Amino acid sequence: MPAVALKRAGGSAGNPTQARRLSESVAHKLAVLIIGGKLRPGEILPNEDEFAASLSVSRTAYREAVRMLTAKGLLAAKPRAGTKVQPREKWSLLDPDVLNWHLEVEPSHAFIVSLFELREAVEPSAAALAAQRHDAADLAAITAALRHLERDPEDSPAVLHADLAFHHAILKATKSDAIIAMSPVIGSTLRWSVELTIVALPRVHGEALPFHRGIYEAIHARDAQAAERIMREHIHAAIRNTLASLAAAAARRGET
Amino acid sequence: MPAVALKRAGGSAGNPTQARRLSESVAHKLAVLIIGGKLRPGEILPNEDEFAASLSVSRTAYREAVRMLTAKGLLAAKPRAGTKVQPREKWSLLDPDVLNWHLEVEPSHAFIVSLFELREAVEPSAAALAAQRHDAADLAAITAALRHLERDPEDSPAVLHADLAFHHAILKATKSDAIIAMSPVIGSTLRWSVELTIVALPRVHGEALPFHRGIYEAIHARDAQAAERIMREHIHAAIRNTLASLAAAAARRGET
DNA sequence: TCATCCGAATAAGTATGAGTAAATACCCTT
DNA sequence: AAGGGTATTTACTCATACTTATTCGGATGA
Repeated sequence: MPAVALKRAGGSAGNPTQARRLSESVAHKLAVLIIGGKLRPGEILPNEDEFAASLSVSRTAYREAVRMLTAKGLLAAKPRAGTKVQPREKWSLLDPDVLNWHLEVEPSHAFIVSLFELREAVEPSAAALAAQRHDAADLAAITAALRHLERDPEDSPAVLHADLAFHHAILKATKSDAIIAMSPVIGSTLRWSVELTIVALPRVHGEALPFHRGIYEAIHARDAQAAERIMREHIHAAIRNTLASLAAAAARRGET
Repeated sequence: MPAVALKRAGGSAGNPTQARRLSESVAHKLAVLIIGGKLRPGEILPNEDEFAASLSVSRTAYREAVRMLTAKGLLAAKPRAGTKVQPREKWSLLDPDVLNWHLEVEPSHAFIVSLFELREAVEPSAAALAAQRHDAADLAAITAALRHLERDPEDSPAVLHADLAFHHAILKATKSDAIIAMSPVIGSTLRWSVELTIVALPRVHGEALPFHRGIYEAIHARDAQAAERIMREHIHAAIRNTLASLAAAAARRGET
């Protein structure tokens, strides 16, 4: 019986909110159960036949989903022993999908803070390298993003897009593949916090502009130390705003 | 016809050199082709029936392999359009498997340097946080690793193991999940460079000891700045040694 | 009583074939 | 020449049969 009822929502790298394949939507569904704590580490899933049937999908689709989650460290399967949820330390938290699934599921305070701590480690160094190594194309990308950021601070989707472009362009300017590979992590974190801030504390949303301009100018001047310092201040401010937004959102929920 | 001929080598997170499942060994084989450049970004693979047959495996096993590599950003499949190698920017370079596969395939100089640049961004910050946040258990782990490092500098496998434990313990002491999630990346990089150095320049292998001791003492003293500084120097020295080892290995290959 | 081996049961792994659905190329019509 | 529809190619899903790995448990022997 085909899975007419199973919505194909939630997903993969390319298209965050829509999974084309059935196996992907199953993977998403399982991932949310795991990350949301409905399926705990150490827990053993029902066997393939049962679980696939209970999801109204074929064993094929179910198994492919399990394979994807195994590839991301969320599950491990052994004959006879069954398929088991891995301890959290084994999860690929920095995998774009895994991270986005976390952000879907009311991430804990501590996890958000930790993401910003990682940004605070990586992005200042990246800005310093960008100041040293950027070429004309990098500078053009950074400039364009900055222009969009300054043009219309009210147009939230455009600002978000420009913000993402700004940070990505800086990583790219490092010419360091491993650092550039952090872009999805930084992008997801940024998107989540900007979207939160827009609804929770719209006014603070524009406060980041001076930082962006400062970072741009430091990179342009090839002043690595200044770029590093301002980026650090920027991320510091961002985590403060994000925590404030979380508090505001919680308070709002409390009074309604 | 079952794949009697296909060796099941190469692989997954748990067991680096042996894949239990056929689909995993297929994934490994494809990954090596892609990362090694035999299959280039943009290139379209033969269709499932053909390619599976040419590997002497069933479509089932082949498809599961493709799913795993898709989950890691190496491939993308669309009906009618076929299965295509993704551009390198989409690869999950920080995924443990992807990274290990890179290190199997004569990684480029630039990539190695970039990994160390990432370490140089993350680990000094991590050391600073560790100095501030470590508890008794963290300190015990760090101490134990240091003791093993100092005990028998000649026993290479033990030293490697202790080195990995040392760096992992520091990350763990940050209590910051996203930073801890960098551990596989750092561990793989470290293992690769230590194994290279052992064969290429055995004598420099012990030079890291003073750094390790210095980092330990700074963390113990909860001196975040010192921990950060010494860690940075440590990684600096490590990349210098690694590049020297690469040069030595190349020279040796040249004269034989 | 304990240890060891062997067999049975269970779960994942692999293979095959049939049929579905989506995307593209091509041809036909206007 | 442009538009739309149809055929084809490809991945996707399903169902089923069979294989292999692992573990549990009981029989056997010391």
